[in-house]
This record gives sequence, structure tokens and C-alpha cells, in this order.
Amino acid sequence: MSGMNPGMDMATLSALAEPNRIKIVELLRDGPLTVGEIAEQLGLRQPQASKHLKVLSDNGIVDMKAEANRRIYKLRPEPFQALDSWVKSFQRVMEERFDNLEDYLRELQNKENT
Amino acid sequence: MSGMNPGMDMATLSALAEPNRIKIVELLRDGPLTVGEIAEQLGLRQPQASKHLKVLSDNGIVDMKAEANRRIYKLRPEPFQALDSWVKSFQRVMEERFDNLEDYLRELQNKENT
DNA sequence: GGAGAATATTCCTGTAAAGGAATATTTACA
DNA sequence: TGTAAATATTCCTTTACAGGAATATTCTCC
Repeated sequence: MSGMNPGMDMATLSALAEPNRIKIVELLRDGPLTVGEIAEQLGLRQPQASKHLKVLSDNGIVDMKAEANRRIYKLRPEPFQALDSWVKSFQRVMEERFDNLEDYLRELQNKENT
Repeated sequence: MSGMNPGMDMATLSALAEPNRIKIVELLRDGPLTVGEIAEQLGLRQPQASKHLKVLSDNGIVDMKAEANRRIYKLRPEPFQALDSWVKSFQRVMEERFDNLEDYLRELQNKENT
């Protein structure tokens, strides 16, 4: 109703709102990685790495490709596109102005209702 | 080390990663609002609205201006700018390509190490 | 100064989720 | 076929945090 955004996907944000998971995502920004590589670079135990990757995967943030013993994880573009357009829907706020205007309108309205 | 981003502020994401709080933020996108207005529009009890606003405020997402009895909350631009540039740091991913390239490089490297 | 709004704070309780440790699963390879 | 590597899964425990209900605080106005 208030724009094209069906609302940012809560799940995406929840998935990212965890220190180790965000680190994983930032690691993967530079290219696909193996579970073991991720665990090592972040100083995580393998099971925790796998669990976090599962969460990321369940939320469509990450993609997996099996290759023999290894599982290679990489970022999926979609969530980032979505996040991008969500953030863009706050452009007016980001550019400031508008605050003052609205502020002013609010005060007008308040006086009227008194 | 890996780019200009000092790392997205975890706190920002955690603060947003809660259903009611994201609804508050989206409400405020259209302009400043009073605690009562927010509570009413979202069907929240006043105390919970206040609590969520406190979290948002503590994390610099929201700004408060006292006006008599009322407290008027509005969005602060900074976190959204930060989020925006963070997301932008994933441009390569968002634009796809790169996956295939990196993929290919990975495989090369794997063969070498065998 | 007392009453009643609007908002904040406190205390309590339930629950989701993260980490640890152990174990299961799959694959390569000798 | 047996062993070892890489990964996933399960079970347990602990902790953070959201909601409910009650109460405190601050302001206006008579």
C-alpha cells in the first residue's frame, strides 16, 4: 500500500543479524568458499559454521554446490537486490530535507486539533 | 582490510531484525509520529511501542523530539546511508557475473592442490 | 495543587536461538 | 572393504529478549 515494497523480508534481516553470519556473508563477498575454509578463517568450529550456513541457505542468502566431499557456498544476488531497493525506499530520509517539512506540517496540524 | 566498510554495524541490523520494529521504521518512512500514533497504527500496547522505540533510539535509527506531553519520533538518515553503502559493497554479487568467474578460478585452484 | 493524558520503566515469565560435544553421513582412496 | 576427510545433524544447556501487567514520571489544564 505504501510503495512497491511488499515489506523487507524479515527473515533476511534476522538471518543477517548475527555476528558470525554477517562475517560469513562478508567473507563470501570476495568469492565462493568451502565450509572448512569459512570455519577456519573465522575461527569457528565446523558444526557451528555448518549451522550458520544452513540458516543463510534456508533464507536464500547463500547457495550451495556439492563437489565431491566439499560443499562450496556462495552468495545469491537476490536478497541483496531486495535489500538495496528497500533501502532506496528511504531515500527521502537519507537525503534529509523532508524532515523539516513534515515537522512543520505536523505542528500546523497539532495546533488545529487543540 | 577488505574495502572501505568498517563492517556493517551489527547493532543496526539486530535492531531492525524484529517484526514490530521494522514495521515502526516503515511507518516512520512517511513522516514523524507520536508514540501513541505508532502504537495505535500497529496495534501495539503503549509500553511495547516505547520499548521498541528505545531500542531503535539507542541504536541511532530513530530520533526523538519532546513536545509537551508527546514525544515525536522520526528516522535518522545516517543508518540508512550506512546500510546503503554496505549493500553497495555487494554490487558484484548483485550483478551476478563474477560468480562464474570465481567459480572457474576456484576449480583451477582445486586441481592444482590435488 | 489535583486529575488525567502521554510516555517511560520495572519486574516477571516464556521462548527462540547460539554454542558445545558427540555422532551420523557421504565421499575418496589405498 | 576399511579408513580418514569433509560436512551435516542431534541433543543439551544457557542466555537474550519480547510480551504482559503494573507502576513511575512528566506534562497540561482547571
